Amino acid sequence: MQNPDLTVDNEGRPSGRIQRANSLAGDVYEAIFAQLMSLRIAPGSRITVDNLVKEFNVSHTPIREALGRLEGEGLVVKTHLIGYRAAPQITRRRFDELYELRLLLEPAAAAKATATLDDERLAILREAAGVMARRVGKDERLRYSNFARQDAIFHDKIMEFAQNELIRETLNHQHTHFHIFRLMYHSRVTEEALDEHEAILTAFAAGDAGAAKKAMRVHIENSRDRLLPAFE
Amino acid sequence: MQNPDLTVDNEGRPSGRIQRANSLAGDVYEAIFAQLMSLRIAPGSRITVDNLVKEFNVSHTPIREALGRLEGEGLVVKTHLIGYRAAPQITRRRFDELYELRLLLEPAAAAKATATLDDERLAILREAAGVMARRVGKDERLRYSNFARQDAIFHDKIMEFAQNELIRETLNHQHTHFHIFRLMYHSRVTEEALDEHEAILTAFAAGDAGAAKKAMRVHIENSRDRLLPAFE
DNA sequence: CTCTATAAAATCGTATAGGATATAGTATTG
DNA sequence: CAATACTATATCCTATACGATTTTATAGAG
Repeated sequence: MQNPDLTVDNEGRPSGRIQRANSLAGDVYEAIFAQLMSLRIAPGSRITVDNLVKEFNVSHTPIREALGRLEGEGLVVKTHLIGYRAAPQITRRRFDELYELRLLLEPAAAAKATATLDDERLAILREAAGVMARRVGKDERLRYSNFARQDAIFHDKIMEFAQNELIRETLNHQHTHFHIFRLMYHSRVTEEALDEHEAILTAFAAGDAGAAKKAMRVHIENSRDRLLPAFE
Repeated sequence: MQNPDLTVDNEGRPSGRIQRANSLAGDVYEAIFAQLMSLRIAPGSRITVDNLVKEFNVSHTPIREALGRLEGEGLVVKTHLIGYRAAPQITRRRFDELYELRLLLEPAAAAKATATLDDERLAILREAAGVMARRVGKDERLRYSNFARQDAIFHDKIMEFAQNELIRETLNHQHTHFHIFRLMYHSRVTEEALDEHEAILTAFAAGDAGAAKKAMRVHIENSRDRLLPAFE
């Protein structure tokens, strides 16, 4: 029987073994989640328990538990006696629905966040927006990856300052699906977003909630329009 | 030994094909979900796998998978080497956040739904609102139960007509937690809500999106204020 | 009596084997 | 060539043993 506590690696698999600091089921969940987010498991593709057993070198039990959790989060779907599949790619319809949701929540959050901003928080937002401006690396793929992550942080920080964890969690949850979509279509997050972020920051700095709300709305609408060609 | 509840046979064929409608894990999920929603499992209470094994007469595997799924949906929480617990009762903070979310989404949905209403749909909404008016039964508890369920249907129907499944799913998901809260505090849904529903219907019938939006906002605000005393 | 330390019990996590069932592909037969 | 039967594969479910950790109980020291 394989004991994960032992650090001896008999096969030397590159996919890596899993440390057992937390529960194994939790670690397996993280590992599958990461593979979904990095497209190592493509949307719609099958996910067999046995493959994961071999890859992670753990038993069925924690894998099933982890897959159940991912099912509950909507990231995988299960068909009885067929097995698990990664959730299908986002549809155009779903895309529109997501942006409708964002437009309802994020501008309002920007307005609400305005009142809570002090110098420290403003600096945090500037930092998040500023990091994006630094064009790190020449690799297009990598640059997008950094940019997208930072964009997500920028938006999430605003949600944090808006002081509604429920809405924040809701958007973060949706973002996982959205992230996969962006990766699939190699959709660049163009540098136009930088100016829009700047406009939001300006409104924040001025303490103008109405302007922040409007700037956020414009930003999200533009973001939607930038990504829309991916559906053609 | 086997769970006898599952074998629903379809007209004795000689071959005797017994098909299982859905997976055991799925059935276990439904069963636990129902117990959570009916408060047979109280918020915050422990959920031991072994107890479920005895109660449902199934093995660990499907139970763990079902619990994982419930964890993914946020209905149970897991602590490593401690076990599963039902999600804790909603806090005052969370309650406020939920109503903030509803106020952002549902009035807008009411406005959007207005444009899609025809006679048939209007009749459906009237029916949903009308059923509540019929004071079915004398049992206070039962009456509340029927009322609450119908109220949920009324709101959900409006979301359906607003044609944004993502937002609809989001609110439905939150509603599960909310439902538990209402049951916990025995908070009556008073008949005041009936007038407010009537106002929404009137706006719908008039095709007045603005009025529908406003009526929905007022209704949700009042709903919040009616439930607020539960936190004292 | 209180506090601490050790031991026992309960609970959870993991691993493994194996039986039952459904799907898919292949082979056989009419 | 078409229809049926069979095999292989994959999945689901069950059962059980054992390890790991927390909780509880008990005993002893201050």
